[in-house]
Amino acid sequence: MVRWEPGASERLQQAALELFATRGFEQTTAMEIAQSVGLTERTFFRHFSDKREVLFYGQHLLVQAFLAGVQTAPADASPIEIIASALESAASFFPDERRSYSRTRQSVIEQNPALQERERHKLASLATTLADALRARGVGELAATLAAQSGATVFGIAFAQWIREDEERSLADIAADVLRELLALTGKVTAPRERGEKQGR
Amino acid sequence: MVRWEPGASERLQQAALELFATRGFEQTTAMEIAQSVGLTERTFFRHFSDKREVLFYGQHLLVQAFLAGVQTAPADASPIEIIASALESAASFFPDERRSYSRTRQSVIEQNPALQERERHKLASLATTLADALRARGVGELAATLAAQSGATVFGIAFAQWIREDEERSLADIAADVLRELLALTGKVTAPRERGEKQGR
DNA sequence: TGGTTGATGTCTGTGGCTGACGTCAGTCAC
DNA sequence: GTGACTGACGTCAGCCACAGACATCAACCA
Repeated sequence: MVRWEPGASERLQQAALELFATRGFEQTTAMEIAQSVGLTERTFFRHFSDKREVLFYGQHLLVQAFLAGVQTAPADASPIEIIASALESAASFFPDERRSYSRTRQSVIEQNPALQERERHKLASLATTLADALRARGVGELAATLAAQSGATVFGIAFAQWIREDEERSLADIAADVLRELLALTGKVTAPRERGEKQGR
Repeated sequence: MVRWEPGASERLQQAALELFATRGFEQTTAMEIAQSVGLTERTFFRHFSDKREVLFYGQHLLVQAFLAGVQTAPADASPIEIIASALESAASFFPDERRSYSRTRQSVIEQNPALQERERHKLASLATTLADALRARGVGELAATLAAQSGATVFGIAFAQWIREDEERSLADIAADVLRELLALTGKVTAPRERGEKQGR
């Protein structure tokens, strides 16, 4: 006989998503979520720093997938090539079976500004972590930040597309397309005409 | 004789920044801010949707500066050139006189995750607005999103640099440098090796 | 056997935020 | 000029997110 059912975090997370999806995020109190799995509100906040966080449980796994992609890129890869590798690795984190789950989760997030805010924050801190990993590989300060941010942007756009109702391509394919579009967009402009080119290098 | 002192929002904003800077964000209650300018807590929340928002009062002016830059770009400008124009316009929104104020404000934000979250959200919604403006100019769906996001990223990085203690260049100069670096970064890679794909060159 | 640990419950707040309603100067219609 | 109206504010009451302090009790361990 056990004292508590194991996996409190997972149960809370699942119950929260279900309640959010049916009643809405604001209409669901933390106490309701906790009680629905036989726990107290206090315990809910022991597992999640705030009410929104319950929807972002497991985010660190995605970050690790990105980092793994950074590590496995060849040693002579350019920053963009490293990002491409990271994107490919991260995309494998979302197989097609997960698309349905991701859709309901995303519909909850889309209906609440506070949740969108948290999601963007997560994407931004992902970019920060990614930038650190690039610097650890010797990429320059500014280049690392820019490449990491671009990678996060591409991922965000690709993920949003992957979630769409009529979309059937894999996340990896979409991400590759988006990255290609980004390169095409910025590649066209060879030398931007700055005002008089007076910048001290 | 007037019934109330005018400019309630501005007074609240100024008082809030001062209190946040001295006591810290979480250690300052909305009621304290309101009372310090002779108003009630209820009135504070009539002016600002939440406590954090008081630090982002006037953000729409920055958005308008961006949009103005989009409008004034030549009709045949590429997406990136439009973004460059928007960045230039936005940079003029932060003359050097404002740097000191921006620094204290930023130090408050940096010391509180909730405020960073809100700031990222603002930057992200700026990107969304920017993307809409690009689409209105006929830029394609995906290209508009990517270019706008890149523009917001460049602005964010440039602003962070502009704020640094030892930095003396203008925001416009810094932004131009960062944009150039982004183009150099993505421009180098001519044809990313996708799985069996051939990037049109 | 008895002490320690770790996840949980209980109790008790504080503060962000909201709805409903009252107040009162200025404004505009008539 | 009078009365209705508006807009910015105050007052009151309440919900809920979130946190500190302390108790509980199975499991594990010396």
